[in-house]
Amino acid sequence: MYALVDCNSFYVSCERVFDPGLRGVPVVVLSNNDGCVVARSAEAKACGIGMGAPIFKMKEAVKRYGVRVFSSNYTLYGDMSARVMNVLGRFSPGVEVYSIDEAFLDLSGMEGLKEYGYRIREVVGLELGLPVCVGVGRTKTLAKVANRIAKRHGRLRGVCVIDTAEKERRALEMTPVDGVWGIGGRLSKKLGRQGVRTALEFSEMPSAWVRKHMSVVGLRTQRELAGEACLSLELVRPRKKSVCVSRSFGSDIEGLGKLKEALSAFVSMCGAKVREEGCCASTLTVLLMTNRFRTDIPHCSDQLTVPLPVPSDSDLELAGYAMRAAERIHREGVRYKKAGVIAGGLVPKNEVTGDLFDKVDRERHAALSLATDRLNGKFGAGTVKLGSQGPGRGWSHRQERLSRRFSTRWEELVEVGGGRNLP
DNA sequence: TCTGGGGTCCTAGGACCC
DNA sequence: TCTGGGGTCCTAGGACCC
Repeated sequence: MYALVDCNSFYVSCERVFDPGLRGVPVVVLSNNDGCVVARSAEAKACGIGMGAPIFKMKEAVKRYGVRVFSSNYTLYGDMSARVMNVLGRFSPGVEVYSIDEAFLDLSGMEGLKEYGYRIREVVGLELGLPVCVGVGRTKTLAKVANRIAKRHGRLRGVCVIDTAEKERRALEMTPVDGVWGIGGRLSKKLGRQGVRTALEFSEMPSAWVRKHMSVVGLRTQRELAGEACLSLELVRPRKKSVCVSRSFGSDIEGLGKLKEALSAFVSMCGAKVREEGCCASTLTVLLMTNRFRTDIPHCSDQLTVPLPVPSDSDLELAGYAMRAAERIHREGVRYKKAGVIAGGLVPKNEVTGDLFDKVDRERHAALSLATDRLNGKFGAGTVKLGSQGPGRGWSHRQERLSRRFSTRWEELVEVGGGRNLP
């Protein structure tokens, strides 16, 4: 059996741990750039604030209900996530960290699963102050179904165990097909046209149809719902195949010069990620996009992937390729809203095949990267940067309602008895 | 005025190879 | 007249996840 442990409204719950005044009131956390709502407390849901809603469209509800609004504080959430995973590790020898707020646990051979689920909830609650729900099933996909039910039905008190054929059938019956892990908006629409509404109906579809219209991925989902485990726990995080840095700009950017400054900044953040993976990139992709929500200007979304002659993890070298790619795809007079770089084809640094005619002095580049990473690590990101980044941050994004890094910075700790905790 | 960011996998089609 | 078959690699696009 598998358990899926998932934190409730994770980002909101993290904020609440350090500011009890947020309990019982509507709270939302915004995406990067303070754009959309990515986490909502139950109270905020009740105020009609939708998942993914642009916050500027929610102004009225925010004002009327006194919704507390926060920027994403990834330093805080990342640290709290690590603590949760640490606790979960005590409950099973097999834990797959699936996302920042979810983990699958291997509970095979165990008895008393419901009580165990309650125990997990209790311990995470006591030690970290975070509410979680636990779903248990024969496969990962069924555990997901169970978790969804645990979240929605208060009388279950956060734990749902699907351990008989009858319970499986009932669970699938009460789960809409778009609530199934692996079936998103497009596929559920397609299924809807076939008259399929629930997970149960999906599980009863002819597998030939599923294979043809939903590929092997859909077929796997169907089998998982039937109790056939097709997905196993991934106990070690697989090496990343690509890393990406992309941002929307505070305001549109026109002109190659400014665009290059932004891309230089992105490429050096991306290079840092590549080095963190202990890898080198074999390809570099640059993407440029206009605002897809505007109807008054023509949309464009261009990207170019350039293969590197020798895989590299040097900001300097990657930036060179990014600049040339940008020159090739940039269109004069277009106002860009978003840009990004992707370092692809990552290979471990010690497996890189060199080039006999390589002109790059890789030792010097490596020394430079090491020095800049150390300086930026010690004195803060951006202390040392590429000249091509320019002086400004014209691409800079909004982050106006950021809470403190309560759990990772001495100078930002909560003070008890002081008056300094609330901004 | 203001609409996120970072990943994965699969498929189809083209280029190329022997 | 008759013009193969089997494979790899790459990329773009589409779907999904959180």
